[in-house]
Amino acid sequence: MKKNPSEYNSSKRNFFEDVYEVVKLIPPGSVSSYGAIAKYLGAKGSARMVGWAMNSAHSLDDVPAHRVVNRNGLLTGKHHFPSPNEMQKRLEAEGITVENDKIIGFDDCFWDPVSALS
DNA sequence: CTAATGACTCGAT
DNA sequence: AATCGAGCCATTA
Repeated sequence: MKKNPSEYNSSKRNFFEDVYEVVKLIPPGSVSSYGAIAKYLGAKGSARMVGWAMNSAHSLDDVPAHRVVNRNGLLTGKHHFPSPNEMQKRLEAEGITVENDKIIGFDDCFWDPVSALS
């Protein structure tokens, strides 16, 4: 029994589903920003909604939420993880350098769904 | 239905 | 450069 937030209700499922799909498409060693995903979804959601979706998504192993950070490269959602250390640890495991909760060379490993999937 | 909140972002001061 | 406010839209109470 999996508590997929998508399974609770059908209304929000569509929105979360889109967010999950984009996050899952983020290639290893790359990261994306909430605004970029929101932009890809278009009018469906704003950057905040993406963060909301991730809040429910962190329960899913299929959704690498650690690859999603704010546009500044800061690990804003690390406190929402089971352990804040785990988010940074996962990023470093993929070859991403993180220091002081910030991604080093964020612009270099930034992945834009609009440019990549467009 | 109204009000408040939230892993965000941008523009103005 | 740092700080503040408003916009964004869905979820919850």
